[in-house]
Amino acid sequence: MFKRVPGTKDILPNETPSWQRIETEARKVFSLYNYQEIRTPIIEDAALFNRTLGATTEIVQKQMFIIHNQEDTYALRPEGTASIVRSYLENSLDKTSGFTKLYYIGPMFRLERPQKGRLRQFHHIGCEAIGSQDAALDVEVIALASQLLENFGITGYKIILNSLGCLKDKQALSSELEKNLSEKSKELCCDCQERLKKNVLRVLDCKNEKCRLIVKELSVNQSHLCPDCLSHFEEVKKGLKLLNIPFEIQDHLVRGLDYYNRTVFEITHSNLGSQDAIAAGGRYNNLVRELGGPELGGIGFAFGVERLFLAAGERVANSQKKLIYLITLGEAAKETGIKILNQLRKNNIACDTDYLSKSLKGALRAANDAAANLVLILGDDELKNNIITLKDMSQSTQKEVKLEDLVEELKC
RNA sequence: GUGGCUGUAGCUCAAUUGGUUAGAGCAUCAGAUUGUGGUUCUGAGGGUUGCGGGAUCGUUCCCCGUCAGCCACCCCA
Repeated sequence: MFKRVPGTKDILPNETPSWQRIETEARKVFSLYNYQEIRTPIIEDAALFNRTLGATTEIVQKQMFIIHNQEDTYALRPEGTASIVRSYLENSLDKTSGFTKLYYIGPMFRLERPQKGRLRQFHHIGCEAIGSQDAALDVEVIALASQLLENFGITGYKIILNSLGCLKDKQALSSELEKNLSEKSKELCCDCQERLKKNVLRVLDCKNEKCRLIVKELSVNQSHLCPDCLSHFEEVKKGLKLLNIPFEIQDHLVRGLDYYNRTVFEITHSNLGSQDAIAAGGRYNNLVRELGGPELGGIGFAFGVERLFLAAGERVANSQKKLIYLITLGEAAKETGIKILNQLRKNNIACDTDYLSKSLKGALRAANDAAANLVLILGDDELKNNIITLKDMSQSTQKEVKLEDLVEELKC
C-alpha cells in the first residue's frame, strides 16, 4: 500500500468542516479590513527564496523542497511573502495602485523533521500590505491578526513585539554583537557559536541559560535604534494601546528571515508545546527594492493553520445542514426515485439515497447516520397511489404527499 | 541534521517473569416474525502483532537493522 509522504497529512471529511469554517472566517475578516485575495503558484524559482529569506538561513540551506528541471531549479514555496512580492512586482501592482492589501491561504513546504505543530506540508493564512511605511499600518495589521484570533474563538494567546530597526540599525547591532560576543565565544553553546558566524541576531533568542545570561549582560534593548525607527516603534506601541490590544515587548525577539526590519511580532499560545508560535510577521521595508522594485515598505504576517487548531483544542464543527434521504423499495420505485432525486437537486434541495439496496430498516439506519432530518419512503403502496411518505426523523411523525406536490411541500 | 520514546483489528487499548487457536470496547455489517431509524439484545466479518533478519525448543514480548509515528533540540507558522 502507498503511504503519505512523511510530514504530510490527509485532511479527512470529519476535519474539513473546521477548515472551511476557519477559511470562511478569515476571508470575512480580511474583507473587513479591505484585503483582497491573491493566489500564487506553489512553485517558484528557488533563487527567489535565496534572495529574500537569506542564503544563510536554514530554510534556504536545508529545508527547501527542490525540483530540478533540465536547466532550472524550482522550489516548493516555504512561505508566502516572497512569492507575493514577486507577483506584486511582476504584475505591476505597484503601478496600478499606490498601496495594496493582499491576503492568501494555502499550503507551504519545508523539509524539516516532523513534530507537534510542524509538518512538511502545512498551511498559512496570511496577508501583506505593501506600499506604506506608516506606523498606523503596523497597528492595523496587528489588530487584524488579533481580530482573526477572536473570530476563530481562540483565547489565551500572547502578542510579542519588538523592533529590529532599519537596515542600518540592524547591521550596526549585528556588528556590535559580533564584536562583543566573539570575545566570549567559547562560553556560548555550540549552536550559538554557529550563529555567531551565520546570523548573530539569532543569539539573542537562544534558549540556553548561559547564552541568555551573556546576552543579558550586553543589555540590548532598543538602544541601537536610530531616532526615526525609535519614533516609529513608539507610534506602533501607542496605537496598540489606543486600541486596547495587549502586547509584550521582548527585545530578544528577532525573526529568522533576512527581509524583516523595524516592527516584528509573534503570537504565541501555550497549548502548542515547543512550537508555540501560531502566527508571526513583521515589516520589510527593503524587500520590494531587493526584488528589483521601487523603494516601498510593506508589512505582513501569517498564521499556521494546523497550529491554530492545536491552540483551539478539540473543536466540534457543528454543521447544521439540511438533508433529505430517499428510501425506495423495489425496482419500480428505484426508477421513480432517481427521477425524484434529480428533481429535488434541480430545486436546490439537498438529498441522498442509499446505493446498497438495504432493507427499510437498514436504509433508515443509514438515513440516521447521514443525519437526515427528513426521509422520503417510496414503495409499492406509494407508487400505486402516486404518493410518497414523508417521515420527520426528529419528531418521528409521518405523512403522505402526492408525488406531484412533493417539491412544493419540501420547499417550505 | 542531532537525541529520546513508541509501533498489536478502521480507532483506543489488553495479552500474567518468553508458553496452546492474540482479546475487549467503540466502529462496521447482518438479524431480533415478512414496510419504519436513534436505545437495547444477539451474531458476524476484520490481525503475516510496521517490515526484515537474529538468538531460543518456542516470542507480540529479547537482540540488530529498517521504515513510520511521537516528543525534544535545531529551525520556524
